[in-house]
Amino acid sequence: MKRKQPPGYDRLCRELSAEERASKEANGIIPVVRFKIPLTGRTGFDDIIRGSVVFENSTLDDFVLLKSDGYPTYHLANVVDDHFMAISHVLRAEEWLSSVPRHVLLYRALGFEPPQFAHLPMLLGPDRSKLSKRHGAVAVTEYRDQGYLPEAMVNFLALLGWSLDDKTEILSREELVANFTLDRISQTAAIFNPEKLGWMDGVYIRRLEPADFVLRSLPFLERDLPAEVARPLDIDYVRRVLPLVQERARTLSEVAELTRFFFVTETMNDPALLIAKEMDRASTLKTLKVSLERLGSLPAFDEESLETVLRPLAEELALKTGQLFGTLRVAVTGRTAAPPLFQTMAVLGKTLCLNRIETALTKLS
RNA sequence: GGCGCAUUCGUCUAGGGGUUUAGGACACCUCCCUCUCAAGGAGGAGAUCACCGGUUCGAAUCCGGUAUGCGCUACCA
Repeated sequence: MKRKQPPGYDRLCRELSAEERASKEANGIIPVVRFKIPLTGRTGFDDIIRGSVVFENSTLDDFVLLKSDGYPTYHLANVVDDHFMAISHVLRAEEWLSSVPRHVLLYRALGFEPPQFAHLPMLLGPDRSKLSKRHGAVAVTEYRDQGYLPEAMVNFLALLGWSLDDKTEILSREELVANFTLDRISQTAAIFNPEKLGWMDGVYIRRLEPADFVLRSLPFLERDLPAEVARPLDIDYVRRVLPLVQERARTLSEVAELTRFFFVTETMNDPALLIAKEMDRASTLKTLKVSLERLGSLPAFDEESLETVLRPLAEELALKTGQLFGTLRVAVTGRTAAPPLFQTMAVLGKTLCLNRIETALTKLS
């Protein structure tokens, strides 16, 4: 190729006589069996997706049918196997298009009726080249391990190169099989867009029954939560924690990170975060102290009671709710972004919350 | 190099001669909701339909060429 020579077999042994063949074999040459392509004419077929495709036979080389180890190549095996399995339609990626003439020539030579062919558009990496290992995941199992739901994966993949209409994005597997038709497959290769996959996975996660979400997330929590967290996890606690993050996760593997502070003991890493906008150390310390008192005397620690105490408290301290709740959020979770405060505190429980607020108080002063 | 396939917003796509000021989705931006983050709602920006020529009263839609991209060009699949 580099020397601008047409690559491929040079047909050196195409017309060997019986004696020549015998002599070569006597010299220990182990032969391969090739297909003798007609030197002239053309071979074409009707692709379901691309229409008529025609090749000049002269551009085809005498490809190998049987390797020197006696095993068939894909070309031979595929044709023979498909014929005996009575395959009616061959659907495969576009990268196979150029080998179809070899296959139809083989079908004919064998006296078989060629099947119908449909060459699907390929999946490309972000650099527009054939999806491969260097683009990240190629095997669907890798996506499963990364926390993508199979049903989201199926939906997403189906929409790469196929569409139902001009609007529908979310289709169940059942809707897919009921509506899928070859004639709506597009002819252009599609670049795999991980952003959209993430969005779609989030849609599917939100649609999960809460109990199912727990079931599906559990293995990821067991796998990804820090080692210091005791295993097996307390399933009842997990069941109360997870609903708070179901609509916030795009993949199941994000669940561990989103819920981490519910499980680990040490959460206050950056006390500076405690100081809310337009507040200082002194006012924050005061806020934490008063909150500690009020919360400590709270008989019930459920969402409603918490709200009933904390909302008026903001006003009493002349703070915006955002400032009070923000400070408490950091105190109790260690982070500025978390599920709604009252629900979070209710799940964490009174003891843990009070402890964490005390810790925050100590770390800040 | 040869052969083949393809070419509509950044990406996935609808649309297949007049209904198109080219529709939807992801991402992006703004606003609303709101204790943060999400989710949700309402808007916005984003495509001279690769280019050139032809057919036609009329072309994103049909035809040809060019360009570009991709694939194949193995005793791989």
